[in-house]
Amino acid sequence: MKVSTRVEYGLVALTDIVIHSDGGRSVSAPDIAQRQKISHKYLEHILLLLRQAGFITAQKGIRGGYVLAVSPEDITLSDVLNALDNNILAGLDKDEEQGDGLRSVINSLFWEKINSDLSRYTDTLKLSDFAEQCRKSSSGDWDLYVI
Amino acid sequence: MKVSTRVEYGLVALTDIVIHSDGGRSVSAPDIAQRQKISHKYLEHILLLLRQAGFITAQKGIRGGYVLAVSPEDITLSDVLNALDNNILAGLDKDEEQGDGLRSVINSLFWEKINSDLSRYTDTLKLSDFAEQCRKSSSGDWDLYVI
DNA sequence: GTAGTTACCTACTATGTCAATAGGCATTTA
DNA sequence: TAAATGCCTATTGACATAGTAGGTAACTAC
Repeated sequence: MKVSTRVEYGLVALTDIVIHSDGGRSVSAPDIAQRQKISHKYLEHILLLLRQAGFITAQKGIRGGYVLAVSPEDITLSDVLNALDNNILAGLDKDEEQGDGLRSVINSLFWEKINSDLSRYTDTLKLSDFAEQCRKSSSGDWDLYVI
Repeated sequence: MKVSTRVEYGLVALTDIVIHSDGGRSVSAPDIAQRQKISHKYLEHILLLLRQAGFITAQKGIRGGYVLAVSPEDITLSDVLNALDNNILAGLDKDEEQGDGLRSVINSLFWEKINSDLSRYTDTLKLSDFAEQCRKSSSGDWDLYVI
């Protein structure tokens, strides 16, 4: 019941790419790592997963880096969680032969509302929301980077 | 982002105690373990935590077992989660010196609604709700045990 | 064409938690 | 007194997380 740094870093990396890829420029992993104070090598793993999930495309070479493959409005928090988190929403899987049924009843009641609430939230929140929020929170600071 | 069996078993055990302690009789760990198909030894650990949290009191000896220490209406799901889960609602702890602030902004946005929604739910749901739901779901079956 | 930069991939490790298992001690009651 | 039960500590295997390390492939500026 906690969010891994993998998810956090992935979200941060995607948002960083959105914010700093003005004009279609690709954003390099070293740059992201330095800006966000994330281990470069670890970040590479996460970017690999994000690329395999189809969120970003990569370009090798001296001016290479990452660019969004789809619009920020089309990437939901659910998408990112599914791509980076192994056991997200791991509700009850097999409710066969569980004593007198107490366990399955409790699991149902427990997950019933949490699942629907959480899903509605993560399905609604988009990468564009994160980017917008970040722009608002620190107005103008990123103009230094976006030349 | 999943619920451990510790929490699940703990919730099941508490509910089992509520349902089977009719007339103030104590419910033994072996009985719970057998009914709910939980490892007896593992269940002991969980019952220990529940006792230390003040939810139940124990009685040793040949007719010993566990009894609720407080009313089922006074034990919320949040209470149980806090007692049995190590990292429940492990939001952002230290947001000092996080690059250009992107991480803290994203963390805030991420947890903002999840925390409030989840807390409202887990604070509201009570042990009595679980017990009632279990009684409803299997009407009369437990009369076999509650003599 | 070459050098430097970057992404790509695989392997490895350290740490921590989970989910049990095991065994012995303490206590209470039939 | 014996059986049943709770109490407590230690140990273990499996697994995920959070990295670290090193080499290979591709691209581009010069």
